[in-house]
Amino acid sequence: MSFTERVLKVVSNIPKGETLSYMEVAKRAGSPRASRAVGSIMKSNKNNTVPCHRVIKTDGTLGQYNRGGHKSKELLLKKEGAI
DNA sequence: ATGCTGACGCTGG
DNA sequence: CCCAGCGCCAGCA
Repeated sequence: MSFTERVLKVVSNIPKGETLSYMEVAKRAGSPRASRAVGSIMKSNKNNTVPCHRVIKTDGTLGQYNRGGHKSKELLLKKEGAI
């Protein structure tokens, strides 16, 4: 099980309406300092089964998304009640 | 193996 | 409020 796989699992385990920061995800994946790596994995995000929009920054801001469009992310989180 | 890049995190100007 | 610098980790050429 690679770090990437663990991260994917963790993100998939995020309940609807909840959000985890990149740092938290990295922590759960086993590398509390790998927040950047987590972001890289998200951008890769080959699996559409991973709700990467539930992963936000530690300060509560949404952070980035695909093509810099954090708009969809915000909308999704709003609908789910995370905002 | 080496170097660069990036959906991050924190501090400082 | 915005930008820059440093640290940190994984992926890719």
